[in-house]
Amino acid sequence: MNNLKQEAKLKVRPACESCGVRTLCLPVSLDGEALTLMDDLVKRRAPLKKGDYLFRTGDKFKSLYAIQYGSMKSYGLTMDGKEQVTGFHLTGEVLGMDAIDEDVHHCNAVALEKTEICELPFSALESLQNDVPSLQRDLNCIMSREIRRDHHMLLMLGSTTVEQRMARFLLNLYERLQKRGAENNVLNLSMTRQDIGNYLGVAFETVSRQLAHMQDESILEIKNRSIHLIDVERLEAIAG
Amino acid sequence: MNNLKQEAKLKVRPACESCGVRTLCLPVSLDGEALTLMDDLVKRRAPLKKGDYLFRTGDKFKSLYAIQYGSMKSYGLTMDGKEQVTGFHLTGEVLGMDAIDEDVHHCNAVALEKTEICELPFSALESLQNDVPSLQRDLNCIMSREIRRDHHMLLMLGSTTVEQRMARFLLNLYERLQKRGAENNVLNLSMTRQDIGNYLGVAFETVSRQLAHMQDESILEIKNRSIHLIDVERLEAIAG
DNA sequence: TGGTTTTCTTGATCTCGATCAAGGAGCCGT
DNA sequence: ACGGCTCCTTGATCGAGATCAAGAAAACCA
Repeated sequence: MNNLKQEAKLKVRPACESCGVRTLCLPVSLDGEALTLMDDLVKRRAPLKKGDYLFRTGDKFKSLYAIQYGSMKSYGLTMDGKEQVTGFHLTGEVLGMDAIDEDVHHCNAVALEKTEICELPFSALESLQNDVPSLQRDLNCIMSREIRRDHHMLLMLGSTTVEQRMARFLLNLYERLQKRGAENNVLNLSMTRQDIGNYLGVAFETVSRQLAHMQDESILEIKNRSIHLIDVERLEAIAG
Repeated sequence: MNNLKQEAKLKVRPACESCGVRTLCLPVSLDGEALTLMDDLVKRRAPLKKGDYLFRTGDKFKSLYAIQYGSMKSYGLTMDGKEQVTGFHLTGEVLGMDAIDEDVHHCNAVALEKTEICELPFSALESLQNDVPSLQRDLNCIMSREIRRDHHMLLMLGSTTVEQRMARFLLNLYERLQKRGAENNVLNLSMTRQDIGNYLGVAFETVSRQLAHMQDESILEIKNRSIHLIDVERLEAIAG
């Protein structure tokens, strides 16, 4: 049974995103016939276990990957050989777009937990683009969004205080989860403090201390990797 | 007289870029007929003076913009209202891709000096994509490259020491200028120390001191906004 | 051209967060 | 359930870089 179609039936959210796209495995605006074409295109995969790599720097680019369930981190190596986290990716987001023009991946993508992936062979995607002009627009949109995500990240790193970065990081996760229909205020972090610190450009001890401080202030409640956001408004105030 | 065709004749550089594209005003892989179509598409504009805005946050998205000559900076506002520079853009680079999916620009783009711009109305670009499949690929490539540029930036900001960031910033400019066929080792910075500091996430005084220190070490020579790179290898060593 | 403004440099001080260190808690496979 | 991991917390110290300040040098403009 093809679960792409199932998802399409279950999750049609008209105009919920810009571009008027629906949120499927890959957010595309297709109907009947085109959807069938997409079905043939998408490759199912065995789910990734925690620590499994989806691709590595230098791997030949073949496909884009949409996360159906789970989460991943992507990272590169700084010029002096240290790991630098460039992003965390949640359910519904698309990876691999940095590789399109040089046919080679420029970062590593690793699963942070059990993660199901939807593989979209790019050559097939490209030829389908010719038959389905709206798909071309969708792809442009997805890439545009990725560019904006990165710019947003750059803005975040620009802020001076660690407290702000931390607040923004938490709020960003919160918003992304809410978009996916999360019901409560609990963030289940799949990444380590180490990863968060690396991502935000601070020491992991500082992440720990910052969270502890926010707990003291009753802004949130820490239970290991679960962060319960108690006072979102305060968090927003800190963020700016 | 149409100077796009002139440029095409003068500057054909086969396979000089990935994607097998040529570097025109916009790097596209077109021949005869398609090129004529492009000619009709491109809008000429009066050159921007220093300080002129190409677009601002919130402006309706209409076109992509390729820089024919000059330089620009793009910046957003952090959540607490301060300016955050997200990029410097040199001759041959393309701006505006962050706006494609929401039809609205998400950053400000301002000229750092007298700058000539080549405007590419996006709707026309999109319909031309249907007739010229290679254009579609090119556009994907340009956006992919922009994504990678941002990731690279994130990697750079990840490095701890200011010295490294400074070295990488200078080398990055150097490489981009060399690609455009620069002959010597002189960087003519069109941006202020303030902008550089903002971009690199450090105080502008620190930029000043860092440059002074590199001059003491005979790595470079400062003459106002002109930086003569004396010892590129040392710079690379510092960068990592 | 001279005067005003912006930008750059350099110095002195202070603070935030890195780093080092050590103990505790959770998680894994066997 | 146990030992051996990795991951997280918390404390103490230290230094890189922010900030404040003030003067010099360019750039701009009428």
